[in-house]
Amino acid sequence: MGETPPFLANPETTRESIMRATYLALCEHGYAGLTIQRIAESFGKSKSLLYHHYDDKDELLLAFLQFMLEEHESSVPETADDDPRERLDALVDAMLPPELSAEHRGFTAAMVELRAQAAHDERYSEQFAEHDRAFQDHLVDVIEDGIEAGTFRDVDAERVAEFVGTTVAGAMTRRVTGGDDRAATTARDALESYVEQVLLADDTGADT
Amino acid sequence: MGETPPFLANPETTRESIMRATYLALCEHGYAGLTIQRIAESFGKSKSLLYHHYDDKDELLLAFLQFMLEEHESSVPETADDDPRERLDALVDAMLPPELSAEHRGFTAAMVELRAQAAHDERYSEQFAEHDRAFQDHLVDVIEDGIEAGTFRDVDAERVAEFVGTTVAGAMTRRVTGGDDRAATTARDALESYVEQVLLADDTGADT
DNA sequence: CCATACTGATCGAACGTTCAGTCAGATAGA
DNA sequence: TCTATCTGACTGAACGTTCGATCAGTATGG
Repeated sequence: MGETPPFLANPETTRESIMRATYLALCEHGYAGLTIQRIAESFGKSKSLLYHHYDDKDELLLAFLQFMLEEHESSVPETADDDPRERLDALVDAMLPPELSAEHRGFTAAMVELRAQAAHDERYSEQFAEHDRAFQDHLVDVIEDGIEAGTFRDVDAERVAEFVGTTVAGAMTRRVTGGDDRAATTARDALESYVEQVLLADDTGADT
Repeated sequence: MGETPPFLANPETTRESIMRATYLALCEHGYAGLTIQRIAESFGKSKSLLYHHYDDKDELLLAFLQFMLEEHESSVPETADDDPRERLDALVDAMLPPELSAEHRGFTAAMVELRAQAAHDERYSEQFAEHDRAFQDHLVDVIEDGIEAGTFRDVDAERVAEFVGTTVAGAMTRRVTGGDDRAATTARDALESYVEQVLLADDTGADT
């Protein structure tokens, strides 16, 4: 649980250090146990300093959520000239890596916990709505490109993208809140067969 | 946010009243704002009384989670002699009702928030693993019945069930943590088309 | 010398929890 | 039937702790 995602491995500014400390504290203690004191301990500085950089805990946590979503968004691959099906797989992999390292488990758990706050905090839900929208736009792009290229059938790209996004969200949640990690691998396999049978244009190779 | 699901509308025992109060407090204040004081206020009795019935907050909340999952599980329809496809739809509807009433929104939000706790509390994740397993068993039953009846193709029922369950989980999460309710309706539509194109045996009527 | 980074002491509020004690009703011995 | 005993539901005041937040003041680099 001590590993750090690459995007905050080498913080350069003080604020980035605080974001990193917040992340570590969140992974270790969970959202319910996320206190200023514990963030300060991960930070290695006094908690007063946190108030020097942020007005209050609320602002810090909101900034942290925004930081996490932006960094995650920027980790989405931007391959424009590949096979549409491979590009689709790459997008799914970005959210749902096939093997769940301790590092990525911590990240996903943090995201799931933050997302749950959106149920009662409109500012959180706005952030996640925006994030979901951005990811879905990427999916739509890939699917529409695939349709134009003739690789995919002429489906409603918007609807398919929302479906894929929803399944990915479910797999992210389940893989850190259920007993084991089956959900994610099954979701990836199932999405693949879904793509094969619903999305792919011709030469159906359904073997299962 | 003041509505109550039918299964705890008329509490008969004191403990049921406490479960109801806990539910109402959770809906109103969220998990982060769920205090003994607020449960007592919804309860209409003193908070000391809560400690008369439960050792501590932890035990109360764990009992509440178990209560919620059991009641939810018992709300799953048990129709044995219908069309497999309709039975499948009924199962999905039980978790993901087509129109999200204020009552059901509160319930779903509560479930999503509780589930997020499982990321850092093994006791929670065990409960949810059990709950997911039970729901998935229902799905497997229906799918296997459908295969035997010749309505469905000879798919891997276990895998399809896990896929459907994961998508449902994602839709539940998204519909209360994103801006709008599109996720749920899209998921239902997409599951339907998935069933049509992947599960259904013959006479494919793909029109979209 | 001035701004920025930073600290330790400290505060009031809110939290979970405890406890002594009240009250209504059931039980039962004389 | 009167009275003593017991029980379980219930309360209000209080405890110790922890939280977020404040502030006066120190160090430090330009």
